[in-house]
Amino acid sequence: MFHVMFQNVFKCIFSMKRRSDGTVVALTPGRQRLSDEFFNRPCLQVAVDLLGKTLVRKLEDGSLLRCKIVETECYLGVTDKACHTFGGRRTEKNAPMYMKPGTSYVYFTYGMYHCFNISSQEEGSAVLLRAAEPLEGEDTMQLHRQASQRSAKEKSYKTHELCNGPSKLCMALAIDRFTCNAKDLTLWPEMWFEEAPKPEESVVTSTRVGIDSVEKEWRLKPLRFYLLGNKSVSKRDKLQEGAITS
DNA sequence: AGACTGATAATCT
DNA sequence: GATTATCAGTCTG
Repeated sequence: MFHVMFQNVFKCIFSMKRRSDGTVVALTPGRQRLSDEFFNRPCLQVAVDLLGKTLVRKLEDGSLLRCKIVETECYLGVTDKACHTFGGRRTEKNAPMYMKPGTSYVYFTYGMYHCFNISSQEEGSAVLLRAAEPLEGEDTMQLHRQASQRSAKEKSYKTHELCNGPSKLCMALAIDRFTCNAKDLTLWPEMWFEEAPKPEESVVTSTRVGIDSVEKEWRLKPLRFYLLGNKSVSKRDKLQEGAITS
């Protein structure tokens, strides 16, 4: 009785997490890590509810990068024609999309870039993280972005330019398929999501980006979500924003 | 602000 | 051999 009470208080204050092997992972004090219950829900709910939450990345030197998620997209799984798992397709690359809700799916695209997703409840489904607002470790994010530049001149980015796109977010947070793919983000010590106050901004619903070759029915589905007015959003939809009243 | 284009290589067919 | 859930630069108005 008292043991359980103590354990719960302790867990709340220090956000302790017990792994399957019995060891305990200590996180930043006072912040609640998003767990299985959060990710084991329909893709749509996970995508919308991730807006405003904090993404935390722990680097090799122990330092933390933090950002507020401001834009997400749903990939609904085997029924979704724009999804890598459409029709039940299974390859070595898309395997993490079939794994436990809360598993990272980081893949390489356009010969240069990465995209970062997290699996959700439906078979083969995942939420693509498209944009975030830097909260902590901005200088390091700047260095990461500059290190990924191919032009000779060193350009510096404004705060809202550091993570305003799916591959920019990966560069800024040092997320790649070699180090971050197929990880259980409810337990992995090097990256996780944290609870945060409900965002001030309204949620805008729009169409997904970069899926031009998909047939219209699926290309035009309202499966992208972002926070109205936030400077770190990658692509705004004036038409949809005009329909928002609050 | 929006349209267009080149870069670049893993992955799949 | 074709495709790609992108980015950064350039051009146009």
